[in-house]
Amino acid sequence: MTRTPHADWTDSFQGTRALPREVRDRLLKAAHTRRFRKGTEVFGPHNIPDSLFFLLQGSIRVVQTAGNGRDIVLYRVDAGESCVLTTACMLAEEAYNAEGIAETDLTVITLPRADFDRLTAEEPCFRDFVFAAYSRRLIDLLRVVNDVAFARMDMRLAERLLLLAGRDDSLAATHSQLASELGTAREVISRLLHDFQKRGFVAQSRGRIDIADRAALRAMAQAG
Amino acid sequence: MTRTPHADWTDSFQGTRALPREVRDRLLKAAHTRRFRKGTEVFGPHNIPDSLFFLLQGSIRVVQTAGNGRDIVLYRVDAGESCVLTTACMLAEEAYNAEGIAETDLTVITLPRADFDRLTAEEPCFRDFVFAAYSRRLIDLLRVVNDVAFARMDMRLAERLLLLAGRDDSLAATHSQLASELGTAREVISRLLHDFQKRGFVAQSRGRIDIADRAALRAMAQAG
DNA sequence: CGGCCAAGCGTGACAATGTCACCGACGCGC
DNA sequence: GCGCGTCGGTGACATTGTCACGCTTGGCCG
Repeated sequence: MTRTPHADWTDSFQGTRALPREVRDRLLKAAHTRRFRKGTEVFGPHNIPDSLFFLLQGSIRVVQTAGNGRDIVLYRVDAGESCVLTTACMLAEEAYNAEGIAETDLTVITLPRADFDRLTAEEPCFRDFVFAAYSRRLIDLLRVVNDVAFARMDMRLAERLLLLAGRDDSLAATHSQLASELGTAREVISRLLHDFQKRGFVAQSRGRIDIADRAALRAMAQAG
Repeated sequence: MTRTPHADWTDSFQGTRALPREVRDRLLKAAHTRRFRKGTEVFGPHNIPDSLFFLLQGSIRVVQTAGNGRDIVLYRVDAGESCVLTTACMLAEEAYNAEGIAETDLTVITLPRADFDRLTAEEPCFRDFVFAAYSRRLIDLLRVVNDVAFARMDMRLAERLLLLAGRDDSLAATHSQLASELGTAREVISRLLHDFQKRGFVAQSRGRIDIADRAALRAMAQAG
């Protein structure tokens, strides 16, 4: 609980923790700390960082934005993970329209590209870390494709409510925000939540959902 | 047009073409050639190869399979590309349900994992090749998510017909297969094709679609 | 040849989801 | 209190998914 919790941030990451002391010291010199306020765009089509991001504190919501104003959340980057989509898009010059938004205030370690290259070349365990990060995102996206293409909306909503609530019995979210999570329209969420409420699974107030029957939601998330 | 067109396969790939001669010779020793017949499963949940695949000839269709028997095509791996999803899934031990199917007879170069690791460590241009391959797949998947979540089915079908037809005016595909391409049900394809036919965009016969009005399909693929 | 059978396709009825238009309720600043 | 923007509710309709069924085609086999 020090004033500078990232004094040695290399302790916080799988891929850097196991590195030899001298390499870690080199990293500490090369990297910079950067902060983002909640709600800020961390990266986007018009804002591609030239460094690799290590997320020390907070979480980033990665969303895909459609032409007509609809969104869908692809995945979240949590503390201790790195954000590879940005590096992906640094390499592939293709068009894409995903953006990362600070879901909380963030503390980020940025490692310049040259140092990143050097590290991947020299340190096998760091390389594994990077590949594992890519793999996790690929698999996250496979899951999104599967859900969007094949899963019922009530099931997806139930699952997402539980996820967003975490251990709490209540979560702050408007119907619009939930629609953005799942890539659907607000009206659909309103109708489903109305139904959940009638069945006693949740209670609603303006901008807030209370989980009333966690077991029932879990059952719905499993089976549809 | 030799009998052994892959005598030096390192010429066929971005990531290996630029390597020094001695590295390429080492690769030629380490790698093996493998063939798959059209329709064979190249990889899948129960069949994870322990090598990196370089696709020399043919193309692989990567599909995601849902529980209830429905499919969706995620992307295709063409000659000159490598198939990173398999390596992704070697690393991340998570469950996934994508599989690669030989769309034609294949000639594949397989590079054992140890040699792959060594190469990524030592050769920057190979490393770039691998990262670029990951990036391309990530972006392919972003496109799939976008289409499935937000695009109209008639638009997606028109686009896919043009893609599958290539330069030909005709393609061999059943309604079921087209449904698998787009992750929808056969009936939906049947209805849409019936409509396309009534409007004079295509003509149908059993297992075959003829493109009658390419411009109209293109227009539909653009705007919906 | 004739009959059987599986694959391919057509179709109607209904359910789930997306779209559009509109409205009321609530919270906030003036 | 009043105006105003965000949030949520609702009905009508379009699109897409699901289910059940039946017809046709082409191949295979007696």
